[in-house]
Formats: sequence, C-alpha cells, structure tokens
Amino acid sequence: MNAAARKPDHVYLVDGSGYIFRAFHALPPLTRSDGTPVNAVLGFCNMLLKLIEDAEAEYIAVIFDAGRKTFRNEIYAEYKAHRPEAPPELVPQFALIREATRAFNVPAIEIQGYEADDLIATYATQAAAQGHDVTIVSSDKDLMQLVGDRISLFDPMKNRKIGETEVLEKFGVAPDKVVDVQSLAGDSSDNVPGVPGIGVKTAAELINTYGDLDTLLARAGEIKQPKRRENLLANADLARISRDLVTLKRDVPLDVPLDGLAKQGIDGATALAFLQQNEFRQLITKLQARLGEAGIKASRGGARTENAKSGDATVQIAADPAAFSGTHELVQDEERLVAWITRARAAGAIAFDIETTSLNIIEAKLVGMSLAVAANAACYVPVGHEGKSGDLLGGATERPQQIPLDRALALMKPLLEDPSVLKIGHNIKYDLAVMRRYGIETAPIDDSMLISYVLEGGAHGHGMDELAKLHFDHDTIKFGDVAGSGKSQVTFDQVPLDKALAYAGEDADVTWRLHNLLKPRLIAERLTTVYETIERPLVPVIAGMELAGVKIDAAELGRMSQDFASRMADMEGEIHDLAGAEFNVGSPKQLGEILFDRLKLPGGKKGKTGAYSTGADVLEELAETSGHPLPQKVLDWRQLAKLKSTYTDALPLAIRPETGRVHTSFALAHTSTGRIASTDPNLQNIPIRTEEGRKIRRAFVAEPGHVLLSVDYSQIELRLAAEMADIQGLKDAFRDGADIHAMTASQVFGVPVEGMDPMVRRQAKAINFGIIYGISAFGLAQQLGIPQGEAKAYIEAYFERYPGIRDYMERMKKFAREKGYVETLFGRRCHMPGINDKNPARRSFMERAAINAPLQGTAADIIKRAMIRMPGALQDAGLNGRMLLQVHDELLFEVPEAEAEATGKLVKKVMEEAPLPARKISVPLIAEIGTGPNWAEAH
DNA sequence: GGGATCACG
DNA sequence: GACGTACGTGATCCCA
Repeated sequence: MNAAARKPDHVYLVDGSGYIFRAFHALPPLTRSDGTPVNAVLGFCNMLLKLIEDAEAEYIAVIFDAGRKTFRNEIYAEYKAHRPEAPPELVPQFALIREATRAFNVPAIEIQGYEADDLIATYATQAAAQGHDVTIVSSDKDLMQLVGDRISLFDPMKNRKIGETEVLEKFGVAPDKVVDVQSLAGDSSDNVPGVPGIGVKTAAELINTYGDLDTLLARAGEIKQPKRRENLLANADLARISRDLVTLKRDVPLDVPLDGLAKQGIDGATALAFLQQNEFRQLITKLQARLGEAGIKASRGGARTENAKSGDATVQIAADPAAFSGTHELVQDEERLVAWITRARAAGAIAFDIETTSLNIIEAKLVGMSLAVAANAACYVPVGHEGKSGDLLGGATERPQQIPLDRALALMKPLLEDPSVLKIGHNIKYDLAVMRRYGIETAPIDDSMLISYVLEGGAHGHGMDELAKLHFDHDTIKFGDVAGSGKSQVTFDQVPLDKALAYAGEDADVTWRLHNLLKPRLIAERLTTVYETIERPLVPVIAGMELAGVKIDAAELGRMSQDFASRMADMEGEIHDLAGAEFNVGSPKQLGEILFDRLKLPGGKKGKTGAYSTGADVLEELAETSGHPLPQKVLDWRQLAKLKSTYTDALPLAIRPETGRVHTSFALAHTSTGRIASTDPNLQNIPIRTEEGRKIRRAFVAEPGHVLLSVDYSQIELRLAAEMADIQGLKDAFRDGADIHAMTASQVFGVPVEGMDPMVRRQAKAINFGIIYGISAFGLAQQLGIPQGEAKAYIEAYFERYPGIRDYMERMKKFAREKGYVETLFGRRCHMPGINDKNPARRSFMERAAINAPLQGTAADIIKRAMIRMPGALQDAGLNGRMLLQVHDELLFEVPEAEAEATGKLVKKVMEEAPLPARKISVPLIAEIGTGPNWAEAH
C-alpha cells in the first residue's frame, strides 16, 4: 500500500495540572450532593470526552505534575517558591481528575522529580522525531518553546490553536527563541528571576537584534542604553540560571514509552460508573447515547479485558465496543424476534444483512437475516436452514428450529419499510433486490461499502473483509470457513446454525462498526453530496435494472455457436496445414513457437515469461509484412473463438429459468473513476465493432409488443475535456455542432475542413482520444502507426493551438501529487496511489490516469444522475418502459412499442439535462436515440 | 492463480 | 533523462 502518502499519526498530550487550575477559575463552582467540589473535574471530563470522540488521535495521554519538588529546585531553591497553597475547593479535584483519566481509559502519566511540562516535552520530541503530529492541550506559555512544524498547542478553554504565529504574537520571537526571551524577562508566577528591568518586549527586541542569549550576553557592552547595559552585564549569571529553569527537559527517562499511549476504546461501564459517582447527568446521557448508537470509535485493534459491572443496573453497555466479542444471539422464536425489532426501532438504525443460497439475486433463496443495533449487539434469524440429508452411512439431521419464513417476513416487513428506521448494509443493493422479490421494499438505506467507496475509491477495495482488516485489524470469518470451498462447498442453507450465527452476526456487527466509523467522515471530508446525491439514490435504481434483466434469443445464439464451431474447425485444419504441424491454436505459447521457431517469421520475444508475444497487433503486423497467410488465419480463428466462448456459448447459460432473462450484476464500488462495472455476465462488453460480433447484439431482444430503446451520449468525454480544460476552439466547435475531429484537424494542421483528406481527420481523431487518455508521443505513434517523432510534432502543434489542454494536464498532475487524488466536476474523488512512486514508469502511468479520471469520472457522475431521475421521470410521464442496462455512455430500455418515441424524447431530455441544477456545462451535451426490435438495430 | 488475449466504453 | 506507454473495465483460456 501507500505508506508514504499515509497521514501521520496524531499524538494528543493533555497538560492535566495546567488544565485543572485554569478550569477551576474559569468555571462556576459546582458540587455533587456530598459536597465535593467537581467543577474542574466536569470541565476536564467534557474536554477529554470531546477529545476522544472528535480528534483523529492515535495516541492520547494526560500528563500530571508529581509533587512540588523537582530538579529545578536544586538549580534555584526559590523556583516556584512563592506559589500560594491551592484553594481548598481545588484540592480534592486533583485526585478525581486522575481518576477520570483512568475511567476514560486514557493513560495518566507522572514521574517524581519532573514537571508535567518536561514529560510533555519529552513525549512531544520523541513523537515528532518519529514523524507524528503532536497537539499539546494547554495554553501554558512555558510550553510554547516546543511549538514547531509538527507540534502545536491547543487552548481548551478558548478553543484556539496556538501555532508559530500565535507564539510570535505573544513573545515577539519564533518558538525556538522563546527560551531566550523568557531567560531575560523572567516569570514572576514561577519565580524565575530573569534580568531586572527587562520584560518580554525588550527581551524580544534584544534577541531579534543579537540572535540568541549567549551572543547578547557576550556583546552586552555594545548596548546603548546605560541602564539596560549595566543590568545585563551584572546579571548575566541570573539570565543563564533562568534559562536552565525555563528550558524544558526533552530526555526524561520515561516509565511508559510513547507506544504505551496508543488510543484505547472507552469502556462504557467504567466510564459511566465514574460519571454516575460524580453525578454528571448530562455526560451520562451523552455517553449512553454514543455507546448505544455506536460504541465509541474503535481503537486500532485495541483488545482489552475490562468487564462491565454486573451490579450496576443503569449501565447496560457492551463491555468493550472496540473488541469483537463474537457473542450474537440466535433468534429461533417470534418473541425474541419481536424483542429485537423493538430494540431496532428504539435505536432508529440497524445494520442489516441477509444470507441466501446464491449470489444471484434471481436464484437466491432467503436463508437467514442478521441485524445489529450496536457494536457487539447483533442477532441472526434463520428462516431457511435445512437439516443434513445424510449419506449412505446415515448422518441425516432434523431441520433446525426456525421461525417460519412467512412469519419472519411479516414481522420484518414493517421494520424494513419503516421510514424512521435506517437500514445499513454493506452492498445493500443485493439485500434490497432479494427482499424486493419477497415483497419488501427496504428503505431508507445507507451502505457502508458505498461510503467507503466515496471516501477512498481507488485507494483500496471496499469489500467487508478488507475494510474490517484495514480499519479494525480484524480478521473476519470467511464464507469458505463456514460453507467449505471447492467441491465440498455447500449452500448457506446447509450450514449449521452455530456457524451461521457466528458468520452472519459478525457481518451485521462489522457493517454497523464500519458505518459508525465512516459515515461521520463524509461530512468532515465534504463528500456527503457525492454520497447522498449520486451513490445512495442509485442503489434502488440499479437493483431494479438487475431484477428486470434483459431478454436473449438463446436459439439464435445457439445457431451462431454451431456456425462458429464448424468454421473454426475448418480454419484449424487450414492452420495446421499452413504450419505443417498439429498444435493448439488457442495456446499463445504453442502459436509463438510455430510462428517464430518453426516458420522463422521475423518477430521477437517479449514479456517476463519469456514467451513470444502473439497479440493481435503483432499478428496484424506479421500478416502485412511477412506475406505468410498463417497470421491472418489465426486472427480470424481467434475472433470466432472469442465470440463463441465469451458470448454465444456463455450467454444462453446465463439465462435464469425463473424469468427467462439474463440478469447481470452491476458493481457500484469497484472502479477507480466512479464508473460502474457489469459482471456475471458482463453485459457492458457485448461486441459491436465488427460485423461478425455485431450479430450477437441481434440476440438481445424485446418482449413481444415492445422494442429496445438505446440512448447514448455523443462524445461526452471529449465535450467534458473541452469544458474542464476550457479549450475555446473545441467548445465553439461543439456549440456549432461541427465535425469535431475535422475541426481539430483544421485547427492543428491548418487545413480547410472542406474536402479534407480522411487520413488527416483520422489522425486528429486519434489526437482527440489521446487527450482523454493523457496523451503521449509513444501512444499516439503506436495508435497511428507513425514514427514517434511525428506524433510528438502533432502533440506540440495541438498544445500550441490549445494551450489550455497542457495547463489542464499539468494541473491534474500537480493536484494528484499534492492531494493523492483528483476530483470530478461533481466532487467525486478518484484516489491515485502511486502518483508519487519513485519508479518513473509507474508514476507516469498514474499521471495519465490522473488526467483521464476527472473526465471519465465526471461522465460517470452525469449518467448516474440521469439514471437516478429516470424511473421517476418515466412514471411522471405515464410511460411504462424499463431501464435495463448502462454501458458507460449509453442507457438501454425496453419499452412498449407505442411509447417508443415519447420515451426516447424523455430519456434524451433527462440525460442531456442531468448535470443541472448542480452544474451548468457550457458545452452542449447531446444524447442520440435509437430504437429497434433488437440491440443491434436500436444502437 | 497469473498472464495473455480481446470484447466494450 | 530515467522507465515503458495511451484511460477504464471483465471473461476466457492456457499452463505452471
């Protein structure tokens, strides 16, 4: 992964002693019912809880002074000698604040003989040296000398950060000179003597003039003002002693190493017990809400042992939300299910997950449902588990006790459809689709997978197993662990209840935790809009498309398969004759040996594997140059082999008998740019470019009385390039509805559009595509089959004519380098791990991706916006068509014949206006309509 | 299970 | 100038 780009860890060091004094004076008096004053303790608890919850802290500790005598008293007996005794109302609060610290599971650090400031200095110095960021929670001026690049202070009373600027304001010098100023000015409250007659102002002036204390003292004789000169000369030693007093010790031998300050989860029971003891009612309510709803943010893998006190009736919190207890409830009767549903309603949100017999939403039979209402608070409701059928040796088991399916669904339906209860899933599209088949419309929803995708798309995968490992360092139970793998794998209805409970309960538990961890980040990282206006509303729409499926003429595909088979057999015969040997034409390795070893055609090795490269480009080159007929024959054979194995053979097998249609699955959180991907089967790569392949589209048909309607964006990415790179010439051309490639040719090569050589236009077209891909001379040369130098000249000419495009490319690269991601017009972030890779090949690869991603990603955002509006738009217009497929810039519908024209116009309008009202694009977006009895004719 | 190949936008 | 190249996907096949 990308260690270099990772955010540094953050260390929070709370100055406990400093805090208590200031809080005591700042807050109104407050006592608990036994008379113990607790105002400073309450302030402290508020501050600490806020810190634990809000701060992205990996390390937290509270540091205290231990006793009054320190090594400074040996240097100067009078140090802090005139401190008055602490007010009596403050005294008992010292111990309580230490207790509070421990109750929140934060280390309380103190060492005899050292002040808190010295410990803070030592930890801060070590942490900064390790590359961590440090925030010292204190406003003590004595700590300001520590401020630097990685270290800052935070004033908890004024809610204000104290960085280098603020230090400069206060002392008139940079943090590294604060000690020098303090040595001269002294400090009456600490009884640091300093030099008489010199205050902070004068001290700063002197230090700024002479650089540092030693230089100043050495050259004190040069000072013009007689009084100041004499004082300095007479009290040089006093200044040096003062320096020793104010200089914080950064090498205190620590009892607890920095690692020991790693943030732990709050133990709900312990913390609540402390708050109750001190009667902090508001805090109790707040903490209970937090724990009940979520559990405090999970610590990084922090496993702990503390248990809830069983005697405390008011505290019913899972012992440690940060650790996975794995104790979930198996719900086998209606009473218990009702109890959980009640709990769910009270919580207002549940993590929800279903177990089924298949990943295919049409085939899947419901086996069980799990839900979680808090961390470590999940249940599993089996509804479709079968007993084992046994074998020749017996071993058959009874069907386990379960709530009947229809009863469970009847109880769950009101909850799943309750608008006041949020249903959180991880890839909830699946659960939503299957539940819809059972007559339940799950809403409202949240999806932890999509939240993760919006936050960190492109940085890593977003499967639950991967995220649990990443965020909680937790190894989830894998499907194979409970259902077996390979030949012995069984469907989930065959899994014993104990294993099913552990697996399904964990799924809901992890989903809850992920949501709890990631959802707040959407707001903090300004990604809520992308999630709420694009990703989340798309879920039910895509589910509808998957459930709808598309009709395929299996008989037609079968005939094509037979045709392909016989033609391939003929070709194989010819190929073997030409080669003079029998070999597997489908084996690139054997083919390479035939072509280059046996027939001695010109060409070379390539690739790490040492095998000959026999890709289409190589064979095409060979067919032209060698004059041998074999390469072309192989190319023809390969085309048929591809079409047969991937399409004409495979697609009929994908037809679901339940519906007689093919139902793809769209992956919503898979691509680095925001596009969706189609799998099982992939219906986004159905052939079209060759006539032979195009025939396969004829097998995608409409139901009787219906037609297929295809509407696709024309040149959307190039239009977006014109818009986002602000290329006036391109924008004008699009506005005029001109032939964009001819226009580019004219602009770049200076030839008139009238009577243009088609070759020139083709080259311009390749350049236009190159723009979208992050153009390189090599790539363009390869594409056009021209020398690299010539390609380079074209690109130069293009940049010359349209400087905006070069600016855009540089801007994207810079943005990506600095932020680690690039953005679409709608605010989606496409992460680019490796953009700063030291390997130039990998780096340039990511740079081209950084140039392409905003264009491809913005186009993806736009079509998604159109798709979200489509069902409502159709319904409002009283149209009965259904959206079936999305192919990146195309939407395919199945519509009643009589509605084809009206639907086409509506869809076109929705697609063209999709950016509005969020973004107004100055280049017109054009969508083109096609209809027909099959996809080939509709497109 | 990884690499090569090729289907799409 | 290094490095190895157009951007983004998924399915199928071969072969270790």
